[in-house]
Amino acid sequence: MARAGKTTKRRYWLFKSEPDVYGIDRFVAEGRTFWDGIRNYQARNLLRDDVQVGDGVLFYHSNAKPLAVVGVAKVVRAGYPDHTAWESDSKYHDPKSDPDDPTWFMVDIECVERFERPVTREELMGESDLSEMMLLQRGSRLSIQPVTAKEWRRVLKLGGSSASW
DNA sequence: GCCAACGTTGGC
DNA sequence: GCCAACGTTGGC
Repeated sequence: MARAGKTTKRRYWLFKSEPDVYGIDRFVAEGRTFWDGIRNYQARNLLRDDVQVGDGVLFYHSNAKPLAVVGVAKVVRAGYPDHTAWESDSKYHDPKSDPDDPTWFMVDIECVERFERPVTREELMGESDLSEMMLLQRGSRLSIQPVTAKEWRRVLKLGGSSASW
């Protein structure tokens, strides 16, 4: 169907979170959250420019036992300024971020499901189909990562996902 | 707790 | 603009 404006294909992402800071339990309980505290320019660029409403998100526990993708979320609000940069009591406080030209951005995501069974990093590494996955590359530290459609489907399948996408 | 791999900062 | 020092991330 022809429409004014561009239609963007849905993309997929992986967001890392340390469960001690913000884990899947809290996400499930709250249902929705804003993804604040990203203080890396590469990740910022993705949040500001590329992550769109309707995109799918793999929720990954980093610095955890076990390391695993633990659930699925969807983006419900695209990039907007991360206001925690201007909160002096926030651990993400960054007074250098100019309110008229914000340095840091965040998005809102909504919980879709927690996997029946976490898909562990070990399990991911055993999947030859996923050997190219950014998460599994040596030295990969980016906390907001693109995921291909093929990787997305594979991980959801491993997690026993019932989500319809 | 270790340390590899980055990213940032700041002197020059 | 270079680069050494330092800080952080995050798997192991």
